[in-house]
Amino acid sequence: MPAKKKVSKNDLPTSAGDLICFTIYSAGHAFNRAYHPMLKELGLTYPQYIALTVLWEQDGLSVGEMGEKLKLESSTLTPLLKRLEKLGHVARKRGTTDERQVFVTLTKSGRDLKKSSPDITRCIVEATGFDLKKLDALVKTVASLRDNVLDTTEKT
Amino acid sequence: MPAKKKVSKNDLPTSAGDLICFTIYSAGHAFNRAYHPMLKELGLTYPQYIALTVLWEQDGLSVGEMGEKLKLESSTLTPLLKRLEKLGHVARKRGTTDERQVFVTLTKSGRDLKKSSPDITRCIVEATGFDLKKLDALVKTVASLRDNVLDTTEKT
DNA sequence: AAGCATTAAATCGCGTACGATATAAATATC
DNA sequence: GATATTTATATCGTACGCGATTTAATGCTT
Repeated sequence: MPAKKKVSKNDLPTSAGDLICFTIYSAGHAFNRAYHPMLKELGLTYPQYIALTVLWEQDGLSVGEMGEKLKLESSTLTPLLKRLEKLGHVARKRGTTDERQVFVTLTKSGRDLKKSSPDITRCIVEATGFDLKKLDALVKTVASLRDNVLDTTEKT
Repeated sequence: MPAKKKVSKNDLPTSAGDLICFTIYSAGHAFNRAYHPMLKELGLTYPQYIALTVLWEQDGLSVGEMGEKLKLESSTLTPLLKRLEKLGHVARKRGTTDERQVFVTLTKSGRDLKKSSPDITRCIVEATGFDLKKLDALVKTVASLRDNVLDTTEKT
């Protein structure tokens, strides 16, 4: 028998394709590209759209609360929200009791964009080729993976 | 019984947390952050490291071939490779038979970096909290999801 | 061989994404 | 109640990542 290397499930992955980090990384880009043409019509970028989905679910969050949900830093979120404000989709208002906080609320224009989301989601779900049940399970798995990784990365 | 909305597995997800795109998106950032401190010691960024893993597997690829493996455009890859060249980890050489192509080869310094990768991979695998078997299955699932999405996005 | 389309990288402009730092407000400590 | 510490955003510098465009080389057609 030739000296072909046997790769068992117990070996650490070495090639890029076998690394979970790379797979997630490239899958992220794939979704970005899939959303792009649809979001272009709305004049939105992919991260802007994701930020809006959070506000559609719960309006009036502070920048920090949004960052927690989106797992983004204020250095990313502040400029993004300023662009959404310039586009007229959100308003940014300093808190009154605590003037350090900035609260983000949807404008009518921002709320109206929500109407497009079911079509977009449907289109993406279809592109995945997975059924809703399988997607739902995958979301739970990847979310737990992500949260585990975030926990060990925590800056306490 | 109150009019609480029932959500079945057949409903389209609406909240950010339930969208596969967002989950993948945030998981990508989580990995980026987890790798950051280790890669910092090597003077590498996360995308640079991923590009190197491809070259460790197969050296001497063209920019286009690397882009295909990494699912990145030349507009992303060219500047990244120039930085890796400036760091002394790769060399970029125009092809002789076809002068449009640029081939990327590892230098000794670039090859040496590979020695650090098992430790890094081990550390990341541990951070996921998943065993290798589960990770392997997840990689396959996410890769197929990604490829499905890329197929429908293809620019033919 | 000349002209035209195709291809591979590179360049450009814009928008993330981060860590490090700054600013300013709130809170804790003395 | 003045000072120190912490906290919430914002700013800055660097590096992606993409689509659109450019440049230069190759291939195709006649």
